Amino acid sequence: MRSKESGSPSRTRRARREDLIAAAVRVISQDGYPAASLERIAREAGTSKGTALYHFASKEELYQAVVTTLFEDGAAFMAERLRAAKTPTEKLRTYIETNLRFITLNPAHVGATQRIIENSGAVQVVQVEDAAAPLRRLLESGQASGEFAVFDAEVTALSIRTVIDGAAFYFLARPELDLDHHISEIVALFLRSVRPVPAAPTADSEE
Amino acid sequence: MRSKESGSPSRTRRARREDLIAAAVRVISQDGYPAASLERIAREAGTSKGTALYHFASKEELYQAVVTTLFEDGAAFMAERLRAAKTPTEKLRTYIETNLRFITLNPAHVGATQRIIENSGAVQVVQVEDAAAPLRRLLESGQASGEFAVFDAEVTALSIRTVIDGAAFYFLARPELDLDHHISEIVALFLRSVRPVPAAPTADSEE
Amino acid sequence: MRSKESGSPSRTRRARREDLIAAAVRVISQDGYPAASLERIAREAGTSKGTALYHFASKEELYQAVVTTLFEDGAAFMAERLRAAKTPTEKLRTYIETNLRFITLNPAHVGATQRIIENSGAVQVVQVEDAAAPLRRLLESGQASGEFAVFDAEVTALSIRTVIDGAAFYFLARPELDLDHHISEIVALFLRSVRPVPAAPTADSEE
Amino acid sequence: MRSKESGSPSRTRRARREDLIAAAVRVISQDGYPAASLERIAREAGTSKGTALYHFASKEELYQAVVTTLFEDGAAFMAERLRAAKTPTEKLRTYIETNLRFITLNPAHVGATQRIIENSGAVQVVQVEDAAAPLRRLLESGQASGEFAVFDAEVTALSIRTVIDGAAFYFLARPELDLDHHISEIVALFLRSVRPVPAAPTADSEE
DNA sequence: AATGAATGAGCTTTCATTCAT
DNA sequence: GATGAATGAAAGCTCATTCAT
Repeated sequence: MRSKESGSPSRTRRARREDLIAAAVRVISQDGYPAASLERIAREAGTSKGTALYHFASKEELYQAVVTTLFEDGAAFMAERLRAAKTPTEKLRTYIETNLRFITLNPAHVGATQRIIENSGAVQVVQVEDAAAPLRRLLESGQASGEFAVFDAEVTALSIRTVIDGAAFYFLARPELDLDHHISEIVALFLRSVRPVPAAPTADSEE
Repeated sequence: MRSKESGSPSRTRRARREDLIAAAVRVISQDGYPAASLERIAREAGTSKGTALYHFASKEELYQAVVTTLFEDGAAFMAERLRAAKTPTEKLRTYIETNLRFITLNPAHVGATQRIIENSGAVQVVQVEDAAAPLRRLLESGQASGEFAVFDAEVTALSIRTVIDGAAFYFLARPELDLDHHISEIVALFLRSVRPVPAAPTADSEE
Repeated sequence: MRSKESGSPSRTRRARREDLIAAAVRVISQDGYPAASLERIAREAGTSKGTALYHFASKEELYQAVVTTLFEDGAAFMAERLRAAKTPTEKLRTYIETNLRFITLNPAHVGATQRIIENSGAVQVVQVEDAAAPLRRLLESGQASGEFAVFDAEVTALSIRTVIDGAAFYFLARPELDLDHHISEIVALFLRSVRPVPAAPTADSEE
Repeated sequence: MRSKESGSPSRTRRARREDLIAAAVRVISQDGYPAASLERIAREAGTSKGTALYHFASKEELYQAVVTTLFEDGAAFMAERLRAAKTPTEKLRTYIETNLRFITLNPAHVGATQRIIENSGAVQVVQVEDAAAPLRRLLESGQASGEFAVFDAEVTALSIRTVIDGAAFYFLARPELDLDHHISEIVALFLRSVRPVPAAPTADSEE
């Protein structure tokens, strides 16, 4: 399919780097983080250890590229979709749905990135605290408008992010899952949980 | 002879093993999984690499013991507390609360165990699928009795477990958190989410 | 000849370290500094790379030990001999003679140490400046007492040290040299050069 | 086309080679011999590794050129100056002075050449033995004419060369030195040392 | 029961060199 | 004439494991 031979020396710099990033993702995903040696990754990319280190100054830098690439892809994917939503409820639905959708499209890349962040002290990442902050503000704006119930927006934001981030694991480990169904159920779960308390409908009673 | 000294050779078999397990947890928690060499763990336990391998046939076996110990401690902690709860709602509240409570008491051990399971291909563990199964049945029984709304019990069970398992990370990384508050908020979040839909609040009554 | 087998595991820590230091000296001396890989040195010592790194935390540390060992041996060798000399002239003769004598006894060790100091940025050494300082003071005391001529003691000290340090090279490269003769000639050369100018003795003639 | 730009491809063959030689000298002098990779040298010369190997068939050949260039420059520098001296004493003074003068003018080049000769087995050089031979003959001619004392001309020649060759080190390492003074002191030192013995200054005679 | 010593496999990284363009 | 890309050899180092004592 490729226009030239697989390991052709005419591959552009960009293409080789992408090959290596994809290979790193594949190896981490299939063989596990500890088995992901540079040798193994390079072979998976159809090249040699020396070439890998020609394109990335170190293994760390390759891993950094794996992480950065995912974050950039994710940001681009999210950006356009989030603009459409107007109300807090719609925004929350879109936020959860889009995040999970992106994960279903790149489960291995997401999983590999999580392993890299956990294990590699040197790789720079947006902190989880920061990752949850926009979501917390979204929840707070919904509470301010009365669309959402009263709850600790910080804890809820962290919980939602945890479920989103944890999803990659299931999506990879259990290929039999109906992902669309899974996504809509998680969305529904959290929408129910932020609903205002059904409050005393009429005048008098209430349990 | 030197029964009082810290690194005494007369420590019982049991005590040495526990020292090593605790040391492994500490090293993984503080220095990260990749830095947890047998040498480093043994030194942390006040003994030598040779001694560590005298008590555990391999590093794998030590890690297996870290995992098994946590699971046994967790099961014991949970068992007595879960018996008290009667209704599905009470059971769910207790399940979440007790799990999180246990994690607040052993965040490093929980975190280390997660790293081990993620990275060590050989360590045997109860699968996450299985871990969520009792919870799924609890949710289904609540749906059957009408206490819970209609939702996919499997997806909900997985989400709850994900939030519980993810909590160790926050409890370790953010010591400023008010853990009691955090726990009660997570409990409340999921109790809201399983509540039956408040049905059209038209004219008359409604429970 | 050795009481046990060559690579016997019962060798004491001290003995192994000395073997490795000696092997490093031999390899650097025979094959040159760039060829002195840890692998090569370890094989020369009759052991493995792993064992070498068990006894020395790094190659740098092994080299540091090569240097330190030589300095300690040299200091011990010098100390006792230097005490006997009383006058500046005797002290200077003894200084040069003893230094060169030590070098004839350890030419490979001296040469290896020079290569290490030149090439390894990290190895700590007494600076050459410092090495020449005692010699400079010796010369100055001789000038003060009138035994030595007037000259720049610093430059002379540096020159003497340079000749001494450079001698290891000849002693190694040219085994045909008569070392005793060589030493006494160098001593004579510098004794002549510090002699007071024969100055117009009496009234009449001269220059 | 881009004949003015620094890294211009239209630089003449000769100029590029000189750039690379100068860059090699600079890198060895500043970063040390072990750090002098072809990559590092090429970058210092404002070009690429590939280009460096286009101009020199191998790294060895580049180093050979560093050495040869220095020897040629040195020989040219020396030749004209040495012709003026007539007597052995004048010749010796000029020899030492001119050699040291040349070193003060090219300390980095001299130092780099010494490192290369020491470390590179393959680089061809005039042997030190040979380097000292003309000097030995000079001393012998002075002895024959009675201008110099009786001493081993070989040992003295080696000592003088050692001091000369060692000077590059000081000139590089201690920029605060007064080089003119240093040179004249070394000249004086050796002139004193070759002086005929002032013979017992008893009563009567004297030379 | 404990441990120091030894080892080999495997890791990341550096580097001189080759080659197509 | 110049260079980016590729590569394999070799380096220093880490580490789990074996073993004699």
